[in-house]
Amino acid sequence: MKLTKCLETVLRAPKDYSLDLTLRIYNFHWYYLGNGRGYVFLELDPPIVAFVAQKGPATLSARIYSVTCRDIDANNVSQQLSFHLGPEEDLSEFLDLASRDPLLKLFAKKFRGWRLRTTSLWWALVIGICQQNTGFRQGWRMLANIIKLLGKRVWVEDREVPLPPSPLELIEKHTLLKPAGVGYRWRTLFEVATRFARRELKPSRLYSMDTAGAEKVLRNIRGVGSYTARLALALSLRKYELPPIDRWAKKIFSYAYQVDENEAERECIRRWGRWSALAVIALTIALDAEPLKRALERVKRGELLPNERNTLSPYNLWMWKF
DNA sequence: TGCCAGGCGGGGT
DNA sequence: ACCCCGCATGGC
Repeated sequence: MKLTKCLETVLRAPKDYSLDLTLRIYNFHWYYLGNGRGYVFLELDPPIVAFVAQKGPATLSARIYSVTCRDIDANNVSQQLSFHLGPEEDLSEFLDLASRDPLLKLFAKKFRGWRLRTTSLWWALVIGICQQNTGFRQGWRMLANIIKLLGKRVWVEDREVPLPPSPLELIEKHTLLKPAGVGYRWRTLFEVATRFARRELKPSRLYSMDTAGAEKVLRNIRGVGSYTARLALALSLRKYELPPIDRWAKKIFSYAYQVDENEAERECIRRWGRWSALAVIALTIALDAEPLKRALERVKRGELLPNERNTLSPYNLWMWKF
């Protein structure tokens, strides 16, 4: 499917904002092109895709592509793109806390320009489900497989960009979930897709709720627990008040903050407040999402910045050919 | 080969 | 409010 250019727009950003870091972290090579350039999808069905590039220290340029330009609302699309890229999010309080934190003090310095790149609630839930009871490598392989096996490819200028399946597409092609290696998670993915297809899950409605209320709504879905719900709320709506604590984060917080494991979540919230989930995500970046034992050893050695070597990690996932 | 992992739900106590 | 188990898959 070939997309046509509908719109060019410019986004303002703080002068230390880094589109390069924002696009690079936790991304596949077909979306991050290097040198502060890349693609962001705004809609899946029908597809709307943005090509973005850093123009100057405070300026991002964007081109919006779609099948037909008739339904494109310039204001709407610009706002949506800006929300995804986060230039309007003021992280000074988070960075201030991070600079005095035993785990994230180095991260705070090096990743000052980074913003969490959000995605749709739908895709954020898929990402969360694919992290359940598995390691970083296997989880992201599942996501790559889902995109390649169940999604579709669109042409943007001279490049073919693979897109994740929409909920309807996932339902249509659900027999390919097993070949994608998601195991028993296929049932949860199917269930989530069904809720979206029936329009029972409205991102705008969740956005207007507080984090605990939104978490409760998502947990009504069988297979979506506290971790997945909170991660999805952070990755799609920038709701950070409640941290997605898994065994990994629990152990690392409990070690670094010197608290009992069942106090780890409370301590995280006590220290990070409304930035709790962002802190957890930043921690996975800082420690390269290494398996628990090795992550703990890195904390002990004070190796609190991502590895520049080509290991599979949030920082250089984009270099990986799955 | 046979564990076991960035979760979850269902079953027990 | 706990504890414990099974679950698909792939890595070691």
